[in-house]
Amino acid sequence: MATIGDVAKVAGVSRSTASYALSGKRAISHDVRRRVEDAVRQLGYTPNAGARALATSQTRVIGLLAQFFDDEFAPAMMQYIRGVTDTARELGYDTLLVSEADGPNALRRITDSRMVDGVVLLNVAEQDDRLPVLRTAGAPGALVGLPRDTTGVDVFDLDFEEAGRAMVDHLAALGHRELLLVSQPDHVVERGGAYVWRLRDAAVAQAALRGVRLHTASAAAHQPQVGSDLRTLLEQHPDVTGLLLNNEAAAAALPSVLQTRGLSVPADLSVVGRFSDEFARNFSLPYSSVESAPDRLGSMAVRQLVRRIEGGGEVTEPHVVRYITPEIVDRGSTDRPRV
Amino acid sequence: MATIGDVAKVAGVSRSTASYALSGKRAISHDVRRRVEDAVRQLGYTPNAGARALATSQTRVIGLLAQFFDDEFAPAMMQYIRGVTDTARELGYDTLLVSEADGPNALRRITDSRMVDGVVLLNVAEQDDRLPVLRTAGAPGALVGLPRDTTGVDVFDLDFEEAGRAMVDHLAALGHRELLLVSQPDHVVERGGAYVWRLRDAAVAQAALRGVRLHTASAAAHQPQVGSDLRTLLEQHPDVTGLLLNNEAAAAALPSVLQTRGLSVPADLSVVGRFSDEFARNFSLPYSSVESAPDRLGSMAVRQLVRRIEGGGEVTEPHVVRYITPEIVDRGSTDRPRV
DNA sequence: CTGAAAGCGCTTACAG
DNA sequence: CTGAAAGCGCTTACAG
Repeated sequence: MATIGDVAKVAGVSRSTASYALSGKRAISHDVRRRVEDAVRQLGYTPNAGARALATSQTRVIGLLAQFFDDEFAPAMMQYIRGVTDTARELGYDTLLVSEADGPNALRRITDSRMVDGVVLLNVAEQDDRLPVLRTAGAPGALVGLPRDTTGVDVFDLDFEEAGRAMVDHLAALGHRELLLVSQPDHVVERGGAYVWRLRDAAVAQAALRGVRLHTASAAAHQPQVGSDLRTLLEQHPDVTGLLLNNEAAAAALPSVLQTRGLSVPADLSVVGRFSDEFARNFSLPYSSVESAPDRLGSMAVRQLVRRIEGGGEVTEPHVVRYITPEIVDRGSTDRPRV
Repeated sequence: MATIGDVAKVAGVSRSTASYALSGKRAISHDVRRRVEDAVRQLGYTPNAGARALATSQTRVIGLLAQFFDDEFAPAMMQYIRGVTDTARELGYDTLLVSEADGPNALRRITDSRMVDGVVLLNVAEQDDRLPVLRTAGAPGALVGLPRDTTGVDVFDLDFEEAGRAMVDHLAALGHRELLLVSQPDHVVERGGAYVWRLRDAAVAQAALRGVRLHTASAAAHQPQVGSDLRTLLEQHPDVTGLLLNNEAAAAALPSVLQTRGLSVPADLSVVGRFSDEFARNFSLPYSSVESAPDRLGSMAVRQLVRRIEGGGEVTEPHVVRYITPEIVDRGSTDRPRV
């Protein structure tokens, strides 16, 4: 592999001049610049990333901390990841993907060893073990998901409260008076999945305000359990005319459950979910939904992270907590309740 | 951040001794080793990855080249990625995930700049643009997917020929005499997705051998087109009693299609797919299938890659082309044909 | 068993 | 506008 020394030799200049000619960090005569560029082309020179990182203390790599829980729905993760990698590349960064079970340890490893300039944390819990590590790491961090303590980090998340209200309002406006909200399994909440109760509590309050009954329940995150949970819930609540789903696995399982019960949407039951449009297309889900916008959230997190990285790390702008406003994508699964 | 110099100072030894004490590459007195280890703990020392890479020419990072095509089904990708990252970590490597559209360029960038010790290529096409780049890159590479020319790389793939035969045999043994195979869209083939015709041609040959009629067709990879494709195909082939699916989107869309046509499985139609068990669970797919084992393929590719990386790069073992034997997972979606 | 020194390939003050 | 030199933080022959 050619080094900058080889480039300098071929161009007939010093190594520093070759370096400056390529970085543009000081004035270079037109002639020298040309000779250096020709040499680069001729030798197929690419700077050694490790050497550059050592000299500049910048890796141009961001760390992406994903995590996979047994009780959460894996396919949705891919879209967050693409939002991050695509935007990172657009801004000139590569992405180190870390998905090991011990998140805090992984985070410490990649920051302490200076493999990355900053990190994006996915799937952040209310009390996330990774946050204490991140705060002492020195590297800037952007989160997708809202922790209780947001000091020192930039946070991006769907406005789940508003999502809950929007779902209730949508069905209430159509005349529904008895609704059922199916959430993630309880252990997701126990583990700190705040979005579950953020959506639920707001939905409950809004239902009270609108004078509609809202039952709340949870269902598993996997087949076959989620299917039988749904069947049981529908049996327990025969008077419900509108179903709210804050559980992607339940949304994926619902079509076959309704089929076996001979229920059709929206004639017998109105349904609104909370998932992404891509998810809906992949799984052929014919349900209107609050768009969860995973790619946008991943992208926003990276943009902010890169601003911080390139802002110098010193006293810069205050940290942000930014919510995406939920929008309902209409797929024709809601109508007035049957009488 | 503490450096090895700080560690040496605190331990009262030279930097080289500190380094050797940590690497274990030469004999160290018990006393010195203890002092060095204490100093490491006290300072929270972690080696700087860039400096180490520069000194050793080893990054302990592997590059993972994923690609997302509009006409392929994204959710399946996640499992390959997890197979790679989990196994890499197990072997002491981190993973640089690259998913930009221009694969050859991305590959050149991360290998020329020495960001990675080797690469795993996902979704390899018959004539893959990334392979010429890989062959000149000097870094070892392991592929998931079978290209026409396998020189210089290690290759892992499902045995799609055997998968096609197994699907036909399974239904033929139950007495089916008229089958329909639904494959990926034609542009997947045109782009070099050899697995489409590898499975199809083997299925056709096996059907001839067994004396059963096998119709072949393709369907889109996305909703809503794939749904209407399936409806059209079922109308065109009313006498078909067994359906083979080499198209994950079609498998995901099939339940609602059958529902609207009032067909039940396996009473009216036997169905066998080709997808992973995790995929089946996530999408609630009640169809028997040839297991595509993405996590195992990703894992095998990484293991072989790491052997090459650590084997020294010189004349070592010959390259391998290894196929996973397809196994049918029974989900009760096949039975004798109705008469 | 340990240390002083060179070198990996860059960048960037310092000097002219 | 250009060059010689120092330094980033490691590892590893070389010497004792």
